[in-house]
This record gives sequence, structure tokens and C-alpha cells, in this order.
Amino acid sequence: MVAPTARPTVEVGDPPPTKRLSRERMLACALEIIDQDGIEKLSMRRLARALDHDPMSLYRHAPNKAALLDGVAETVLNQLEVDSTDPDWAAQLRAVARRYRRLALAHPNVVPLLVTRPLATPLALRPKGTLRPLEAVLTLLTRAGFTGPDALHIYRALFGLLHGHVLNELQELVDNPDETDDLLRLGLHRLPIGEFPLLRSLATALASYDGAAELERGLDILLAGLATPHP
Amino acid sequence: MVAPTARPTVEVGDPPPTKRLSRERMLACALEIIDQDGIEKLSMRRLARALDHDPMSLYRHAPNKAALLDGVAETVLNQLEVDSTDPDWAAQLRAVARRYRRLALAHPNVVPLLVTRPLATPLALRPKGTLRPLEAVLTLLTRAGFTGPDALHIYRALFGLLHGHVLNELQELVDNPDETDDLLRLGLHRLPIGEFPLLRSLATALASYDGAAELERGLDILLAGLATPHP
DNA sequence: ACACTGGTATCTACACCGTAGGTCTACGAA
DNA sequence: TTCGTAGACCTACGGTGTAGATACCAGTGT
Repeated sequence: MVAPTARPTVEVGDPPPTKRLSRERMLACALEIIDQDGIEKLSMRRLARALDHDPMSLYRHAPNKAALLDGVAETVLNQLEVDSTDPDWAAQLRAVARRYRRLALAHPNVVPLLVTRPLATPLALRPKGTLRPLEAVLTLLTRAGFTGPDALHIYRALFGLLHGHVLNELQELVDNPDETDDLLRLGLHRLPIGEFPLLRSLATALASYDGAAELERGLDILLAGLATPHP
Repeated sequence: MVAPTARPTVEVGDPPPTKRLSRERMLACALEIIDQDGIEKLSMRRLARALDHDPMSLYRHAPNKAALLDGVAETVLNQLEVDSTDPDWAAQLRAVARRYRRLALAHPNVVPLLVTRPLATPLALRPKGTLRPLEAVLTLLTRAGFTGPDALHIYRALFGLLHGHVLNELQELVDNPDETDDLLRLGLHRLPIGEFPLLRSLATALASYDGAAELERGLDILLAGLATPHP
């Protein structure tokens, strides 16, 4: 028992040991965990452990876990650049689409959040970062001469296409990448042969999916279709 | 202490009190819960309670909760009719699309499962009910003269469109349905006015979204686009 | 110098979750 | 009768999100 009265200001480890928790740091760390292990492995406790803080401190920067997930989706979506001053609106939409695809492929585990979270929140209550791309596309299109409703229509068509495409592309994950035979690589040999003959016969076609080309073709069709008669 | 030796065959309540649990009953009940309260409110314990059984009995019919969710998605998707003998393939695709939309609107809370679960499972390991519509569309299209890869391509385009559209349409939920003013009804008055001027100005356009018409237009564009040059 | 105050970090606790493992019961076959 | 087996039930474990109490600490008024 040495100097029982001495109570130095710092004792057993600075309470905010690494750094002073901020919303950005928290969301960045959450994104990292999700990228590595998927959404369902992200828990408040694990996130706090990764940040070297008490779990409850997280609630200072997000009212609950759902809001935290919204925040993660927001940080990813905020990396989507939209140049609303581009005079060639169609080219800019193409560029946005390509960037969106790149983002989705960079964070495949976040895609369920991107497509699903908006279903849970009425539009006006969504995190502002989520609405920014929408507003940006709207200004791009109205500057190009479209009316408001038409711009909205085109925005919806574009992101419908994007969501659909990204979901398609991310499904093309491979069962056993080391296998050389497409049928085995995709695990299709497990299918009851009498029941799914066509599906089984398309092994090589399935294996040679080209996401980038597929998206370009979708954009071709969409942009051509938008040029034809008004809704 | 009366007759300590007496041990009647039925004691405190028939152990399977309501009925003899089956996979169908289990999935139907799970679907009901999800329809009412959403996915995150479905727990094994609550499902068991609703079925008047022990939670652990559920594991006799599904190896784990993820499989149960897959089963729910499967039961919904199995209600999607595809007539692969229809000689007019385009008309049949339209019909499938409309039925899919109707299904999604009937079970909006299941849609996250429909679009998300496939991301977690390689194609060949998915529940067979999930692959049935795929095989059916493929036979429809090959009977119509398309090659296998082309049929696959069209299938992907169709379901990309459908997923995108359904996600779009289900976002259009309204914040406060009693309000007459569109701006208030959508809660758009809460947006910082300087930041989202266009979005705010589109309140009435947002409020008058017509999902059925939008889908038809998407189908028009898609089917027209498929008629033009080959990939 | 002191007491007080208000915000922040931490701790404890609660109700619930998914599910591994063991036990009890009922029933068809030998 | 005995046995094997399949199904239902129970208990228990480690985890979850988060409400609420508590501990701390800077800043301010006196």
C-alpha cells in the first residue's frame, strides 16, 4: 500500500484510449467490419470493441442500430459523384451508373443496405446524404431542359436499372472457384437433372457473365427507350 | 398424494396441442408474422409461440433461421405462375411481370428477402422453389426459338427490371396519409429548403406515382430494346 | 476556495435472441 | 415383450440491443 491518498489524474488507461470517438470514425469502422464479415456480424458490442470504447458510447452518435446502418449506407452513397453541370446529361448518367456499379462491387456486403434501408424510412426522413444524389441528378436533368416530373421519372428508371443490375451481378458468385469445369464450379451438378435441364445446360453461359458489358447494354436500352414517346 | 402409481397417457395438455407441426404450416405462419410485423420481428421463439410448440421443434423442419427465411421467400416465389407453353413469349413475360408485382405488393415485407437472400447463397444451393421460375422462363424462351444464352440474358434483364421496379415502388410509402397537402403528406417540409429545392418542388409528382403504369413503360422499353441488335 | 451544474463516459441490468445438447414420450417392428 | 427411433420438450450458454443509474470532470458563480 503506497501513498493511499495519491490518485493521479490518469489511472488504468485513458478512458477514450485511442482517440476521441467521432461519428465519422464510428461509421468508417462499421463499414470496415461489414466489408469484412457482412452485416449480421456487425453488433454494437463488436463495433465498440473495435473502436476501443464502451458499447454505450456509440449511442451518443447514433440513436439506435438502425440509424447506424443508415449511416453506413449514407457514407457509401456519399462517395457517388454526380456532376450536375455536365452539359451532356446522357453521358453523365452513364458515368454515374458506372461509378455506382464500382461502389457496389467495392462494398458488396453493403448492397443489401443500399437497396433495403429506403424501404423502411419515408423519403423525407432519410439521411440527407442519401438524398444528395437524387437532388443532383434532378438538377442535372432540369438544366438539360427536362421538366421536373420527367427528371424524376428518369431518375427512377436509372436507379431501378442500377439496383436490378447490381443485385443480378452480385448473385453471380461462384461456389467453388478452384474447379475448372463450369458445371462443378457453380455447383450445378447438385441439381436434380430431370428438373432443371436448361439451367444445368447453361453452366458456361452462367460462368462467363460480364457485369460491365451487361450494364452498358442496359444503359443503351434505357437511354434509347427514354428518347421515344413521352409517358 | 392420490394414486402415485397412476400415470395416465395424456397429462397436462396434448404435447402437440393444436396440430402436428409441418413445414408448410411453419412457413405459412412465419409468412403471416412477417406480413404483419416485418422480418426483424420474426424470431424462432415467437414463431414457436404462434404455432403453440416448443421453439426447438422448429429445427426439425429447418436447419437454422436463415434456411427458414429462405423457405419463406420460396413459398412466396412459388406462387409466381409461369406458363412456359405460351406461344407469345413477350406477352407471357409481361404477364409474369405483372404477377410478380402483385405478389410483391401483397407481401411488401418479404421483398427484402426476395432481393437479398440470393446474394447469400450460390445459385445451385438455393431452394428449388426459387429456381423453378428461372427454369420455367428459360423453357418458355427456348421454345420460342431463343438460344440458351439469349434466354438467360432475357431472364436476367426481366428480373433486374422487376427487382428495380419493385424496390422503387415500395419506397413510395407515405409519411402521413391523412394530410391533404402533398408536401406535408410526404414530410418534405422537413427538408432544409436551401439544400433540396428540386426535391421539395416535386411533392405532387412524387405523390402521384403510378406503379402499374411505370412497370408497363419499363416493360415496353425492355421488350423493344431486346428486339434491336444482338449482344 | 468551494459548491454546483450539466454534459459525457461507463457500468449494470433486463429481456430477448439463436441454437447445442440432453431427456422424455409414443409408437412401429421384431 | 423388447427395442429402436423419431419427435417433442427442457435447460442452458453465450450473445444481442438498449434503458437507466452511476461516476467523472470541466466550467461557472459565489
